[in-house]
Amino acid sequence: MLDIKLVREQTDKVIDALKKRGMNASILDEFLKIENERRDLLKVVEEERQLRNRLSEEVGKLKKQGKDASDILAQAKAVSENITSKEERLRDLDIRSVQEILLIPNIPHESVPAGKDETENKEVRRCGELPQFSFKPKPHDEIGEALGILDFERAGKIAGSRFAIYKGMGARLERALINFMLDLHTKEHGYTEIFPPLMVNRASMTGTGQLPKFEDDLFKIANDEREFFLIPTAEVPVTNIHREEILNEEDLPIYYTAYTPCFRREAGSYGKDTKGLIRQHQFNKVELVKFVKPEDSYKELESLTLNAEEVLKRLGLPYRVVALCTGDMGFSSAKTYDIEVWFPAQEKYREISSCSNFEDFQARRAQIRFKRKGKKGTEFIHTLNGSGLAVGRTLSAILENFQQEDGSVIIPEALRQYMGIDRIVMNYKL
RNA sequence: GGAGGGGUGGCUGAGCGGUUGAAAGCGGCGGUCUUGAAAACCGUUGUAGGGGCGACUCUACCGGGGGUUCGAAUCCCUCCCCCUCCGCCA
Repeated sequence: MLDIKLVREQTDKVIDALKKRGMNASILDEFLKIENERRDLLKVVEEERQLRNRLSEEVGKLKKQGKDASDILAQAKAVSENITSKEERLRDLDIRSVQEILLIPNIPHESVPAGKDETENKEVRRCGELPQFSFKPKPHDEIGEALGILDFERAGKIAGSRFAIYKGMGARLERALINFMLDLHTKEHGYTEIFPPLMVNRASMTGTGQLPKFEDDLFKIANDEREFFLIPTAEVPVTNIHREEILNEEDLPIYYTAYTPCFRREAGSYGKDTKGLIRQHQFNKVELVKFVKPEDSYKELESLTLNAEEVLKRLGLPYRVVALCTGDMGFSSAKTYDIEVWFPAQEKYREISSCSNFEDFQARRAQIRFKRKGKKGTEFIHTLNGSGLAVGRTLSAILENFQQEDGSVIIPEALRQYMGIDRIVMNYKL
């Protein structure tokens, strides 16, 4: 969430940011109305509490001395009764004020290109050579089904649409990619491996910004009086590791990486990517999460993005990096780079990673602070995260980019130690 | 699922309903002493919001949320979490 002080004192700046995101700035009006009333009332309530505390203290003293206190007691009672209704009103305003500010998105960083949608994103760089084919390259789902390593048909039977079965070398390839990515990030990039809970509570979802606004995108566990949500990304449990904590300056930066399955309802995407692994209700992802000092966060965003890109470099997959424009960025993000990998059959770059700096937006929601050495008070840390990478999409990209005319697929060098083979062929026997 | 016990400041741990934002110890920070260090001694040491140039001051916070009361860390209700025993179970 945004700094309430900032919203109040630099309202124009916030309105400008909302407009750049293509939003109606009127959501601010309601917040400011409630917040102003809340502050006015808080002032009154605090003054009356002070009076009440003084009187109560007096009662205590008199009683201790064995004197009669009924006079002051009556006064105190009157004051106290007067406060009660105001406190009720204040509680209500507190709740509504928070409800409103939780719906306001983050302010884009000044370096973010202005734009209304994905057509106005800015390409930052391209890496790798596009593969040349002497035949018409097939889409990954056709390759996978033909090789007997992917089965969408039966996945539909046992779960529904947007699920997949990985089989044989397909399953092994998925597992190889997970291990390859985790090894790279832990051994060479300095991240600590985490395996977190896959279901989380409402507070965690609110901390990273999925709730309250995007509940429709989440799977929720219903047959339990407790409330659990399936994680849509490891960002949620991993960022919340330090929720409501005050870290020491010397603990920062903290780098975590986590492999988890991710679960998304994909509500409203009915026509999109209905075939293949691109858009699934359940998919695997290796996530990178950073907790850093505010002054370092943009430098850290660059290095995090490079850490994710390194996976594609080593796999030999061509990709490009784009800076999302203001209109295409996620709710909580201040700046986002998408990494897009080349899919030959579609002749398109498609998102395989999204790397964001949230600045203090999540830290403020989740109350993640740090203390500078020798300084009084605390500051909010900055959080970042990025996919490093989406595993299913990486597998798809490998199938498409390294497919051969005979239907087999060459395994990238970097994966061979994990796969034990250098090529997936038809009817491969385990 | 059944029966008990407990959640207090960075940690350990006190706390008759009335100067308790909270004893004490440890840790941390500053100082004295020392060639240096240790030990010892002295001082200091929570978070958030509001007011004041400032010294400072007010309000809230003892797992979360309600309630009783002039007054709640202390009493009541409720939820959450942790521990022990029994049962069940990967």
